[in-house]
Amino acid sequence: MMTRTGEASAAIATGTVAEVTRVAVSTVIFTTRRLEGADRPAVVLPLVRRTRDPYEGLWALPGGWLGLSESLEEAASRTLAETTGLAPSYLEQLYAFGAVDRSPARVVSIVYWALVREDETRTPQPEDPENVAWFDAASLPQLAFDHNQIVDYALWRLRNKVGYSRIAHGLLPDEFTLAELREVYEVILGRRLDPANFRRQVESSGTLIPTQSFRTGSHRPARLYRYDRDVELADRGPLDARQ
Amino acid sequence: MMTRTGEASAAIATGTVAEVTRVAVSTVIFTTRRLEGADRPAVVLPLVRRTRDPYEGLWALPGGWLGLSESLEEAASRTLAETTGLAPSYLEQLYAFGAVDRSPARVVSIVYWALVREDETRTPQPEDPENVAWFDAASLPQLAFDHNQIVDYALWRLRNKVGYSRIAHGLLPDEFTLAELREVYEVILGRRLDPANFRRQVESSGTLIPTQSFRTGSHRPARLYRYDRDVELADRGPLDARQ
DNA sequence: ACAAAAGTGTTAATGCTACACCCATGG
DNA sequence: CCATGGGTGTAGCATTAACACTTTTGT
Repeated sequence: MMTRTGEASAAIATGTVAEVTRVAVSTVIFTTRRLEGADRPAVVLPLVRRTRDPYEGLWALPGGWLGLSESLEEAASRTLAETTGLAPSYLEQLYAFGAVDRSPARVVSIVYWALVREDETRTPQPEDPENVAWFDAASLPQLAFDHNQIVDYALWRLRNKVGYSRIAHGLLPDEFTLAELREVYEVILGRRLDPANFRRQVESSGTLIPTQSFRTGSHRPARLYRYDRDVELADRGPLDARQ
Repeated sequence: MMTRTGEASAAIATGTVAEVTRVAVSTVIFTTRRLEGADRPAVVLPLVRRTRDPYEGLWALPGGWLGLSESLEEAASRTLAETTGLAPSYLEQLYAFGAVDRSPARVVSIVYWALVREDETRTPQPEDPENVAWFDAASLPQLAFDHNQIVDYALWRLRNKVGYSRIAHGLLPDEFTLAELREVYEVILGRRLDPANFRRQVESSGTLIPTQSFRTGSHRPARLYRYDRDVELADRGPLDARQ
């Protein structure tokens, strides 16, 4: 499901296999971007227009069938690369959806969510640019299947995880000011944070490395920081630290 | 995989289908129990002895193939009932495992974890009592497939969730004393908790309803409490509150 | 009376929040 | 020199942890 291949597809069409459960992998891909006319950046995600039967014409999460020789995570990375041309800075399994009536054929969808860096989302072109577009996560149209719910859950997970991990780094370039880091937090959480307290919290976490460079702008220059690359952005699940 | 049906099974044997990815559902089922000779209860889980090819003879998580007309959660409940004869007091999706080399045939396993109440684990008999046994979660033998890792992750999730939800109730009968509730927390977390502070924390959460009954024992009687049934034990994922 | 668990009170330490304040730069 | 964001200091408040203390029962 949730792919350009179509849901009620191959297995039944051939006629050899009466009914099988197929496995699909989809990915909710987040980045931040300054939309035209807005002073603050927004959380945006790419969607793919469906060109086949169920929900034809509606927008859906990028995804595809699980290949026989690729792991779930590899399948997620692959469809992510096909739609954005990028490698994710963070990739984590979200949930497996398997309700019987999700789709005309029986499909179990393993959904991942990912972060890509804003500065990387410009250059590469997707394989099929016509049917790929980026949407503001806060104001999505009606999506195919149960994808609105899935995006809501991914956003909930992102907001949750930003509170107890360094995951916000996945949306920033190598070097950044504390104000830029704080802006990412603010956009994800949907509220303003006290600059003074934010600085202390993030400094005391010990994962920030100050550089000797400064971002010079309209006012007092701000020190640039980078993250300690030896520390993982967040706990990604059972296959991560625990293995 | 992880079932009495065997992993490298049906699809290939028939010869009609060259290669398909099959979907299995397994469940890590926790309860507490006072093992003989121990003063404090332990976290235990049921395992099923494999009677077929991959890992024959080893213990594995109860599970089975996903039926065409059942949801993932229904499949988990079904295999749970087949091995324990019980309905779970709590059931949540844990993770989807899909590495290519997990099993000889290509299998994606959706794993759930569940809590059942201690007082309910005595009466019913499993369908195949010979090949079902309960093990102390703290000292498991080598299990089939990657099931040791999976149990470790489920234990991590249980410990984590006990800190911010009322999930411990899933291991207790309707009425219980604060000492009994605290003992559940202590066994899961593996450390002693201050009775005075525990009482205040749990009382201030507002989910405990004091009854007029008292548990009379060797010393001062302790008031019995029950949980507010209108409040969910914990957030179970995207299909729960969010839908 | 005494042991032991039930239950209450108190205090120190910690962390978070709000906000006053100084610093450095471009215009 | 002033507006603005960078950066520091500090006091109030809530939460937590440690532990002394009182209450109530069975023996």
